[in-house]
Amino acid sequence: MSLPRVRFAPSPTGYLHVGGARTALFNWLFVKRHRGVFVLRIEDTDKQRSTDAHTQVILDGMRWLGITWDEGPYFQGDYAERHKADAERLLAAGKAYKDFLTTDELAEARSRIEASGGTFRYDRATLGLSAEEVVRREAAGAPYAIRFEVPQEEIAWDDAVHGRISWQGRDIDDFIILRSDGSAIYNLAVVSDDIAMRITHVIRGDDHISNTPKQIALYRALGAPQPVFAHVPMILGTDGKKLSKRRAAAAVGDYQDMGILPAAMRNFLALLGWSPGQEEIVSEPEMIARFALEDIQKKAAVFDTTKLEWMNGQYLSALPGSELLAPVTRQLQLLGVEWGNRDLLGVITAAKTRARTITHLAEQVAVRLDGSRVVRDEKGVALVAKMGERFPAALRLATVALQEVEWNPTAIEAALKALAEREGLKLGDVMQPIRVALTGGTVSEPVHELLAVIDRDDALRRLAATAAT
RNA sequence: GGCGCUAUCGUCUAGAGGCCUAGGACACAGCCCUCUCAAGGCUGGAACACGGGUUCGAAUCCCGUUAGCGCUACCA
Repeated sequence: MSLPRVRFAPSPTGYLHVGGARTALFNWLFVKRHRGVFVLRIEDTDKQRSTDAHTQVILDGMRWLGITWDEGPYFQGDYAERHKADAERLLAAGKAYKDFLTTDELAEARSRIEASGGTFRYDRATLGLSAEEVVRREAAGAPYAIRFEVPQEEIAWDDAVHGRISWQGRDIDDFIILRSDGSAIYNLAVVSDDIAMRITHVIRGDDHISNTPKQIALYRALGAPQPVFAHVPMILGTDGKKLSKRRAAAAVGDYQDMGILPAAMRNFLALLGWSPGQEEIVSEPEMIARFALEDIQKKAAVFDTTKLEWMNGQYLSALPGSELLAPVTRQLQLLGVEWGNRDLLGVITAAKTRARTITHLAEQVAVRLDGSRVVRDEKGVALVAKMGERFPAALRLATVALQEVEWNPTAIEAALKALAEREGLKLGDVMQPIRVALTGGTVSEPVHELLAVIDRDDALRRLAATAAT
């Protein structure tokens, strides 16, 4: 195989859909595996919906995921002349014809046939105008669309993920390739561009399977070699319906906002519809080394956010705190937290194994930096209620006991254990009040580490203040 | 309606005729560890849509049924 050229061709509709992102990822993995070329083409033919801002969102999403492209972005709208020329070439070759029926006439014929219980098919013989009528309208300068004459033959291909798929030409209506305003219809534009850009492998969503025979017919009529097609399954929401922005987080940006790491998102997406074997956490080089179109699942997959978060937690705790510095900082700024010259890195490192998302981690960090942000959760409130007077008492004792202690985890732990023994308290009755006072909840790193990560003065002041209320 | 695609635990999947009393992961339950939680370890429940073939033997091959999805636009 000569070097493959693939393309990812999103429409700029305002966001990068996770399904699109995964299609892009599969294209990317394939190209990296075979050292090919990734072409990015923005399909902005729908002028009403396309804007530069929309395009930007898609590019940002791809960059965030680390999906890089080698050529482009090209804009389909820039190739209108070529599309038109291709349509006219087909017309001249007798492989397409002029259709003078107006959209109204077409709609009327359609509703008439469907009203009588029939199935509307475009049929040149019955819908086409008489020869005289065509001549008359053409002479009058009436507008016309160009319709492709679908050959009455078998159209089949060996799909890289599905195997052989076969259609009969007679099941496909002659479809319009050029509108009466001279602009190309999707199927022509795509084929024209893919030929011009010498695309060898078309890897796209399987909602395009039914477009494929039309496109193959166009490749044949245009005398161009046919690329390899690989149709990857869709991504569904938990409700089993196509993942949509209305019902769930369907945009890559949504997950970025939730505090998902790009590497985790990439890993999760790759494993939706593809599997390298038994492992769940797969590094990028490993993915590239093992990726094959033939291993892609045929069945649609449900996007399970819970598993994504688990995976993100794995990446989070495996990542050195230093690499979390930038994203956490960004979240803290969003939360309006100040940390002055405090050891942010230390706090992040202490809190990261218990967090599943950056957002969650940042909240944990915020509480350790700023006592005023402590809000008691349900379990915290319950514990305070249950302990009654013993709660502030424990805090008072701890405040005193920690006064002269060297501020490191080992010394703090020793001091608290000694305190518990001296007072005849269970260790938990000393530790839990401190945890609740400092974080508001009953979940955190070991208490001595928690204390050490907070400044001595700050920690003692917060304990005393909580004891006093 | 027509045409096409799909069908393994709740979810993501392994499985390319015997290695399957169907394996792993998430989630769930229990236990261990522990001041708590997370992580980790161990244990448990949980699936080959249904019906026919083919074969000595089928989750794997063929046919049908059912269900879901896609397309059927001068949308992309």
